[in-house]
Amino acid sequence: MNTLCTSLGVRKGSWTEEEDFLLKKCIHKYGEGKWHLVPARAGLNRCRKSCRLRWLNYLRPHIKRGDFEPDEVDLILRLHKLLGNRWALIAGRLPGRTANDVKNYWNTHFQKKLNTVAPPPPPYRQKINNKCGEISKNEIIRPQPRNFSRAKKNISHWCNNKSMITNTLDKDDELCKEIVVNICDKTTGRETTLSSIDDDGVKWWTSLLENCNEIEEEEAITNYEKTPTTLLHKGYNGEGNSMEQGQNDDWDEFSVDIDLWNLLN
DNA sequence: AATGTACGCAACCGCTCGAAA
DNA sequence: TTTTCGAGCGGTTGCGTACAT
Repeated sequence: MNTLCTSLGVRKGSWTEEEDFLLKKCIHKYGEGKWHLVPARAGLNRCRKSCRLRWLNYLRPHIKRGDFEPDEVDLILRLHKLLGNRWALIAGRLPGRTANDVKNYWNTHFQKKLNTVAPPPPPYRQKINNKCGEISKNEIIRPQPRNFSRAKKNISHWCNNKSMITNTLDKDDELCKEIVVNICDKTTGRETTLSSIDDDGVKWWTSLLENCNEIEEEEAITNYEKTPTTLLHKGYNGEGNSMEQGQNDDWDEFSVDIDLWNLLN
């Protein structure tokens, strides 16, 4: 047993079955979130980060273990090409897989191969200078925090009243294309055109993907808090696959995932 | 059988971001 | 507007195990 402790007396190292049990019990009772309260609530002598990590990477229901399927590997490769080391985002597209799993898999199976070619700097930290240059290993589109600000909490309402009627993909340049989306307000009948490239040269749709995940997770977590056992059986794992389980129909018509898929193909 | 090495996974650390005060 | 704090993320480390010698 690992008995390493910090100066504050917080336990570190491998988790025991008893600790796992206490953490699970706590999450089932109070739901995910408020991690700073979890150690006290669960009666664990662990820091909140440790608790969060243990839950996300190991204890959460429906976490898929074992070898990655060939199609999962393919998706990882494609998404990594597009997003860089954004493991959380990549994992969000792989139901049941955690960011840590994906990262470990990548480091184990691909990192060494890449290093033999050229050691790339952390691509997601680099600014994209050219709007329409070819995307290379070092020119990764970094999703920017462009959320729907105040409207975020009412996003479902927004989605209910607006439908995306077209999205045009430029066939010439795969990754630097401008995506034009016409949004029609069902209530007024007014159409608004959004471009994928804004003033900063940032593709808003990439951050939109993040927003989708956040909202899915927020809603799922809220629901989870209300009826944990029901959702446990329904299969929510908080990893962005809640839609697969038939939840959150508001997003079914939202075609951003399709766009991403198109880009990857 | 014993020892050394490589590999994979779980966990920790430090940083950034965003929300709240 | 600034400061503080919690949450989340990616990089890195360390341990256990499998395999080779």
